[in-house]
Amino acid sequence: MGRWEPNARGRLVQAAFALYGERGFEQTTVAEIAERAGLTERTFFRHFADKREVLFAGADALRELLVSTVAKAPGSLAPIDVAAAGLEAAGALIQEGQGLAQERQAIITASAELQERELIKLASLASALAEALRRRGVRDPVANLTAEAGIAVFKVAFERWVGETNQQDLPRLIRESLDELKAVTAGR
Amino acid sequence: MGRWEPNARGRLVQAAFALYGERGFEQTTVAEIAERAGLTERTFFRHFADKREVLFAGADALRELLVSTVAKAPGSLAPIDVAAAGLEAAGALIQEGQGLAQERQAIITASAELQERELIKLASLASALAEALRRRGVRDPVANLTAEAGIAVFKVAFERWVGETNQQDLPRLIRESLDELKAVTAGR
DNA sequence: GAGTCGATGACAGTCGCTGCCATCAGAGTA
DNA sequence: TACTCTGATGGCAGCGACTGTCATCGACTC
Repeated sequence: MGRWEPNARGRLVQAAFALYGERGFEQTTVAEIAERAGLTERTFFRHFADKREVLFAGADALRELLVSTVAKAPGSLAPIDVAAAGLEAAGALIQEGQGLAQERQAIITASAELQERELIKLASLASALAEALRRRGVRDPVANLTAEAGIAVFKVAFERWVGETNQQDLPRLIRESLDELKAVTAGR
Repeated sequence: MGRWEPNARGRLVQAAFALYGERGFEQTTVAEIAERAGLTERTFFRHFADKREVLFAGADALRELLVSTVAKAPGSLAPIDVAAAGLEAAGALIQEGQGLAQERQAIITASAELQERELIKLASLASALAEALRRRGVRDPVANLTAEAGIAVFKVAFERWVGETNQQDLPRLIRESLDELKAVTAGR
């Protein structure tokens, strides 16, 4: 395999998914990923900051979609419903990547180290969501609380969604979970 | 310094706090911590699973208090208020360790790696809280949602509390944040 | 005093990750 | 065609986190 094969980054992602899936994240070395992709370890670290990041390449797109959806939401909506609209859009995007989300989540669930990375990505989503709400004029601490509560709803809904055999609609699960949160915070 | 000096673990914690505070987490090596504590690197890893864990030694006590408080709460309370009672107790415990929480948080805030660890500790708190609620007969997904929302409230309140110069009462901040969440989820 | 046990030291080794410099493919330029 | 320039990659040395293994030492028991 020559030096100039196209899509080095994509090959690395594919190799990493395959190896992490086969023998687990901890049992896979970066050198092995690079070898399967026909590259060297050094090149892996030029494309990804660390061994985990290769699994979270799509996080930026998710955040951008969330933020832009919040920005475009009707001005009449309450903050929590604006957040919900953004999260439903994000959920729809995840749902498009058929099967990938499930495979990814199985890998992550098997590794505490990867769960840490996922949690900080979710926290980053929360802070982007809070910032987007502030740009709509929502003040703190309401913006922060709304964002955190929104992400909590998202987490619960996503967890349910990946756990299902015959997949339901993720955006709908998000909406339903939000309704349940509303009931819960109303004291049942 | 001989081999059998008492409280090796405590000396390691103290040395780590000092060095992390002085020059930052990433700029401190485990060998330096061990040396300051009069021990070797190998011994550090016998007391703590990794370089970060030394900052989270108290997490277990916090979880136990949270769980036991939830278990003891009056049966008449709604799930969200049971959760709040547990979190307020945890907040009170944090408040007791005067000053330590602030120093700790300053160190954590300066390091992405440490933030990841803190988030997974909070997630562990959330799952313990959900489990404690289930033991009271609360069903899923209500138990999960309540726990996640509770932790979200805790995060927001704690963040406010550490940021303040003249400290307010943390349990009260938690209660206030929960009231704000209730307003937010009611659509303002 | 001999034996036992738990905590520590010493050392080698793996792996994640970085800095540095050489190398090579392709595109432009004359 | 020959030259240069640029960006992506390879190769290598090195640091630091973490682990496995065995030796050592202190305290305690009998």
